[in-house]
Amino acid sequence: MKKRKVGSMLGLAVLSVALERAMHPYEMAAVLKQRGKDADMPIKWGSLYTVVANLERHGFLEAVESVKDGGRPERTVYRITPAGREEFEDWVRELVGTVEKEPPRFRSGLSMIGVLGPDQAISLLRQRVGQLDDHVEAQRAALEQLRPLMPRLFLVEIEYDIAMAEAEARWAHGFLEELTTGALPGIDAWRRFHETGEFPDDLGEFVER
Amino acid sequence: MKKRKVGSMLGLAVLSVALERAMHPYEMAAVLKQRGKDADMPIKWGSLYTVVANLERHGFLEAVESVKDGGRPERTVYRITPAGREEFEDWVRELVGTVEKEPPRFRSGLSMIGVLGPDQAISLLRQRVGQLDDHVEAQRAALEQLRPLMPRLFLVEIEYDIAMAEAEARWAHGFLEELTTGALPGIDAWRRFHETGEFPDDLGEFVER
DNA sequence: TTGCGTATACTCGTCTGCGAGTACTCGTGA
DNA sequence: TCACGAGTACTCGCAGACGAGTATACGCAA
Repeated sequence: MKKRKVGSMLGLAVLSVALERAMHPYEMAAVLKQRGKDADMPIKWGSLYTVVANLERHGFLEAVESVKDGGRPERTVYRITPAGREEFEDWVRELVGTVEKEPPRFRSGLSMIGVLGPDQAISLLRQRVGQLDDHVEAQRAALEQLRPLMPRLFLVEIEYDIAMAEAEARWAHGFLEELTTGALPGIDAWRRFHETGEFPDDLGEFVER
Repeated sequence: MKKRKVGSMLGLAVLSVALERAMHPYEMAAVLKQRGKDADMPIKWGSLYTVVANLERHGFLEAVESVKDGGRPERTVYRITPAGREEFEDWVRELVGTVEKEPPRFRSGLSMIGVLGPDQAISLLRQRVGQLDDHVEAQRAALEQLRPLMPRLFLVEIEYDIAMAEAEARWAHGFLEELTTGALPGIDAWRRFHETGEFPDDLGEFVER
């Protein structure tokens, strides 16, 4: 798997709007924002121009010459090239067809949840479940509102989002259950460890792999 | 939400091993690798030293003076500071307690799946489901193998991982079902659009927000 | 003993991402 | 009419991430 010449998700977003028609960078950002893409990904102005420049450098975009319209600082309009189109499609193919290697940050957090005491873990997990529920509710509302306005195909990502958030909430809820009922074995040792800092030391076995 | 002074996940990993005992950077990498953390996150040697230096700069690590042992290039051993310990715990609290804003890359791919034809979409999704199934199987095997060796608490992240991969596979499978049976409305228009490049244009309505 | 592959332990330079700043312009209300 | 705030369209420079390179030492085989 060779790595992409551009790399940042903003690059993908730029290609996706450039696909429709030629634009200047600021306009791309405006379109993206107006489509609500900035909800997930607040536009980073610094990156925008770097990314566009890089896309041009690699032949994915080309300048259609800059227009000096009114007194505005001169805008350079970019158009997507055939190579850019190919890159875009290939990128989408990769995103859809292969599962990413780096784990979600929450997973990393979980793997270190031991350092917090069980009580703190419980309250944080509750907090997370609350956020997930809110998110699901909001997305569901958005979905209902958008459904009559555009084809299903353009809404699958929201459906996916909802499904995943629900799954995570369910899992977290189950784990929470184990913690609050004390069903998780070793929870006393955990609490003791966290309060005293003493390691139960029946854990010399740090077998690897 | 103020941003972390260090930011990269490698920083978190470094703090987590420094918590156990003082080490020099290369040793940290070795420990991480030996614990299998590098499966998710192949050690980037360039980043390691930058990150350690930054952690030191912000007072999260301190050098315990460098040792010239044998003829080896002199190794600087670092120890975690109280501030570093606090930063680490706070970081874990954040990771566990708040859901991340930036969506998984697959979600971005889904939102642009329209550019691929339905047939390509189907085969890519199948491929993804295959990968997910393999992943689940592998993780499940690892889990069984690890279970007798260490407490449940240190394995929850694997359980989470499995649950999420299963959920995603289930969702993708459902979507695939709709695609292959033609149950998804507008699939003909989609295919036509992809083959001819003609936009069905009963879609002038690009209402926003 | 000499050669060579592998492990150790970094260093360096590049490239990218991004926040913060800049400068100009237009519309609106006082 | 003119001040002001919001929108437009970038520029600049830093700092973080990373790959690739470097240099030494050790084990082991021939």
